[in-house]
Amino acid sequence: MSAVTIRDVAREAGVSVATVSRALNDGAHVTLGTRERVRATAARLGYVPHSGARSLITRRTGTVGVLLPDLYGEFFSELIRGIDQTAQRLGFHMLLASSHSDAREIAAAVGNMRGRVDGFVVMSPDRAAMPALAELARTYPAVVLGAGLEHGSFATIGIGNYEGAVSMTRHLIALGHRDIAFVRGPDGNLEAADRLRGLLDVAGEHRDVTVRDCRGDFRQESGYQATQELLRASARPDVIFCANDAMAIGALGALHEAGVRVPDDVAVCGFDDIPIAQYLTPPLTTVRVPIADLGVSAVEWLVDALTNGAPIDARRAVVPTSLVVRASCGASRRDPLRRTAL
Amino acid sequence: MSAVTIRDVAREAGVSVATVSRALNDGAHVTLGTRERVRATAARLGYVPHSGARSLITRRTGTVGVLLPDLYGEFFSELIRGIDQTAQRLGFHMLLASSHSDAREIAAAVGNMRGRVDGFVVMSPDRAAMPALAELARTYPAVVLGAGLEHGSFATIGIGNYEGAVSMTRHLIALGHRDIAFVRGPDGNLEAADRLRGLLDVAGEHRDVTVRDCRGDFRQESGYQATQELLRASARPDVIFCANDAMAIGALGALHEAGVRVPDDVAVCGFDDIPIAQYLTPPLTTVRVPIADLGVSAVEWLVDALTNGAPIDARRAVVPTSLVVRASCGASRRDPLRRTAL
DNA sequence: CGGGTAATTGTAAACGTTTTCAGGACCATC
DNA sequence: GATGGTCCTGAAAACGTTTACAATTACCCG
Repeated sequence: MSAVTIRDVAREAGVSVATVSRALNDGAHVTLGTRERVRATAARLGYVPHSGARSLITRRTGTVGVLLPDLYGEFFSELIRGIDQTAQRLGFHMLLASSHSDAREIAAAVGNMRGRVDGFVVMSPDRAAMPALAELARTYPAVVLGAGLEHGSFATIGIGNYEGAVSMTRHLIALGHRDIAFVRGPDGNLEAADRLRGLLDVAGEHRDVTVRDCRGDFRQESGYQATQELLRASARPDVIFCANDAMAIGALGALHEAGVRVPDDVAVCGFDDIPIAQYLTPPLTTVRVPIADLGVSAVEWLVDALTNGAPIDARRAVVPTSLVVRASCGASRRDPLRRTAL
Repeated sequence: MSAVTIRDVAREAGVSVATVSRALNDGAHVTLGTRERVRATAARLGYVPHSGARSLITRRTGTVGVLLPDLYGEFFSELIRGIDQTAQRLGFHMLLASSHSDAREIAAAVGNMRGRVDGFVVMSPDRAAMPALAELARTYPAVVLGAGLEHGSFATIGIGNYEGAVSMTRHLIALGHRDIAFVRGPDGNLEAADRLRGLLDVAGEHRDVTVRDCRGDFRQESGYQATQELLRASARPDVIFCANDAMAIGALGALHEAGVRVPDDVAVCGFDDIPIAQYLTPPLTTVRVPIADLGVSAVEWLVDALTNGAPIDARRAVVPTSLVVRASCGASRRDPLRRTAL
């Protein structure tokens, strides 16, 4: 492969390896002439430094490790897009691995990547993974995405799940919906738990509002099945509030299949505002989460800590969410602005 | 960080570094007793080999490089899922980078990854990138996904684009559609070109079938806009055939917004069969592409070449596509099976 | 009981960089 | 013209592994 080493360049350019290294890296303490000459020969020979050898001595890899729970759906492609884009912009590589839900898997993945990365971006919303994350953050700069903020000891960028669910619920109630079916996320998922909590808190303020709680796992299929079960029940809910958009898509599919009109017969809403949400039939009312931005900030923080030695442990942020009203809850028809709940 | 080196383990276990290395790697030429002792101390100290140092001498990195054109939508999350899963299963890491459309960017990305990966999986359906891919394959084991097969000199796994488009078109014509609007993919995209070719070849067999050609770039937004333009035209097409599902979603959105019924007024179909296609309203008739399998096979080939030295240059495969008939073209209503075209 | 063989272990070189340290050239200043 | 300083360059050590080779040990068989 890349058989051409720094030695070859040095010989060819008539200088020492030290000079080549300097000319190629910072360029300091090297005459402009020799620098150009070295760079020219390096380019001509197609020289590329061996990153292993370099990281051996510099103790840096120029790579960020990314650990994700799984890779289904548009949410994660958005997230990865933000991460990848920022990593490239800042001159870092991205080592990606997924399917790490529990603590054991996280630890194993971190072990595998040890020495190959300078730091980590981890999304692991499962409660059980928290100890492993704390352990990880003890030995590596790490940014954790979407973890409950209270589980401190590592840098986190959270999502305004609670607030988003609160405004969505207020919106639903203002529209006149009283019987709310909530399709949950996976057990132990902190994001989903916060969303449910927001819903319950607002619902609790209203005597006539009832909440049904349905199983779900964030995948389309589970939204589809939960909806089918709801349709088999004696009374139809007013609205099906899915803990994420993917399940809302499944719900819409099941309703369409059953000939139930949305939003006339049943309203549907989601959470995340993935890109396709606006193109659905009907366009999905949901809570906007700036997914790609999440990845962007995470990498920016990490690289900042890596290159400037900025302390990272205590950093904390919450990206705000916002209600996006489209047609799937009947909003356009009833004009919620005039009827805002107390 | 990982300050514990092989030397520490050696000292602690009372053996030489060579013995530690042997005990930890193959385990050959080491007494069972010492092997266990070494492994125990290594585990106790939390020793993890420095991958850079190792790859320096073994000339292997245990990592596959993945280059993708961009990361939008569900297609790529499916693809990455297949790649990631297989890489992990075979004990390889995955270095991912995207947004590499033209030849220059491909070359730059390959340069960046040089020395960090053992081989490449590349998806780069742009015609202009072919020379760069050929150059890449000269120096690295590489599997190219979805390239036109005729651009040989590297291993390729293609998609049965032409055949898929042919059966879709036959299906559409059998359903009675005559005025077909095709929403193209990006200029120079070989996949999209093959799909269009399949459509045109079949349409050419029928005197009364006309094809309109609309701009598109594989993104939802472009399907949405192309459809809006079509609706402004004097005559409505019978069917809007989108070169991928993402654009079909955009088309469905535009039609819903305009109050045009699908499939009653206009039929819509796509290509890829991304997971959400079946949940759309109406469920999307499309051509199934085993996206994740594509990634699985690519990594399997690559790792096979890497570990067994299996020659890879000439390997060639085409994953078959298949028509998936759902409701968006009115199939269920008119029963295509009775009216199959000549 | 001695010699040979096989198996286990240790020593040291090598991989390709970066970087410290020292040497040398050149210039300016006195 | 000597001296001091600055700037450029080179020699060599170091990073943490793997592995060829040498050395030691244990064992078996004659």
